[in-house]
Amino acid sequence: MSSIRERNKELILRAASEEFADKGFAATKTSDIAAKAGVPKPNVYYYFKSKENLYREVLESIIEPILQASTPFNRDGVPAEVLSGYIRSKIRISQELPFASKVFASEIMHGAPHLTPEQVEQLNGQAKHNIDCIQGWIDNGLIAPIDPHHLMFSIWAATQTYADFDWQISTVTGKPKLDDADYEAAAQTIIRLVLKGCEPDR
Amino acid sequence: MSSIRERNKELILRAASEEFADKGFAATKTSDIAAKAGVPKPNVYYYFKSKENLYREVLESIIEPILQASTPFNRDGVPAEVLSGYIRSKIRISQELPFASKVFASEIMHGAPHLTPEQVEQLNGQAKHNIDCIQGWIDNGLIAPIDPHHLMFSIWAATQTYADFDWQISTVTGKPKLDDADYEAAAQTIIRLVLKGCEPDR
DNA sequence: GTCTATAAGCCGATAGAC
DNA sequence: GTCTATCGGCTTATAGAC
Repeated sequence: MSSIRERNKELILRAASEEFADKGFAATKTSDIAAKAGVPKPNVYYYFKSKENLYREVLESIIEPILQASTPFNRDGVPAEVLSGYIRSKIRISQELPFASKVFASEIMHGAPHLTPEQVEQLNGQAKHNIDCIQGWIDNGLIAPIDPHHLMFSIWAATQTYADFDWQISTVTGKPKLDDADYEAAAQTIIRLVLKGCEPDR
Repeated sequence: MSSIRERNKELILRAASEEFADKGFAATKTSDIAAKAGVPKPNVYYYFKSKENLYREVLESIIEPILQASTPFNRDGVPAEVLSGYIRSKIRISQELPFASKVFASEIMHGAPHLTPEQVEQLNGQAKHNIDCIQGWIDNGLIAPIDPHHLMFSIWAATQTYADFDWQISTVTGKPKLDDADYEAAAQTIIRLVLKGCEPDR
């Protein structure tokens, strides 16, 4: 019944994520969000109360997928499979949720001023779990004694860069937009670097 | 003689790079820059004419070091040495120029709206040169046939992440600030991933 | 060259008619 | 629930005294 409400909220959220991704929180005007969503500006406030609130909802929409991507991580998994699966999930997020990914990156870059302590704790806990898992593999001699923190940082950076720095990637490759094959090549390259780097030395 | 002028410009520039890195262009107030630099706000305008101008000068200060980092790249170099040297240079930039690095990253993330076409051309030309160089190594069988574009993107992302996402790195490692040994470990981890990844398959 | 005091304009937010 | 019309605050930028 309230399909108009749901539809309008959805339109505004989508427009907001694009605008926030494109310009950043401070530089984004609610009037532009309203224009892009095709609704009058006061409706944005009617549905979301404030610009900051709307921003937080965009942020929230990306946290669940990010946490979800870590599910393959557990000590009993096969390292090569866990790492490959994780890298593919992260690349998929960059491909399928490019705007929210960028908003999240920008938020992190500026010290996460809008994340709740609970969200920070959740993300941080997840990261620590993944790193512990990698350390476990090292202790069991399943992979080379590579620094697990720096390995995680490299994986995050290499996968997120396809959303965060899409302008640079378009400029260098000459392609306005990457296609499925490009994302597949990206995933394979990162997987190769990580798996070869984790192979125990002979 | 004009040492006061030079000194004030330097103080303002340093304060500006920290503020812009911390908050982004739009969210940064010139009054905060002035306060951090210890000068009255009109002096900021006296020396730099406008907020945007000041921002552009911060941006400009990082472009030279970034271009400089690519000098090791040439077809006749030994791949392992060129790549190691490049990764170390990029990590050093993140360590020594963290604020300007972050400002640059933010600028790229939002589509480089403040870079001049000449700057874009310079950076892009440099990138293409590096990628051609890697392709040459592949053609000569010196390294494995890894996708050179994606390899560059991974190297950029993995090295820049130490400046761009320092908050995340501090949060996960539990260290407010990384020390020399941490940056060394980061460089070694990335070098290992890249060199092992580039080794021809047996 | 330096700084106080102020102008000018933009944007988030809302009152109130429909 | 929707939208027009407007307010109020905040920030860039400068006029003008020193």
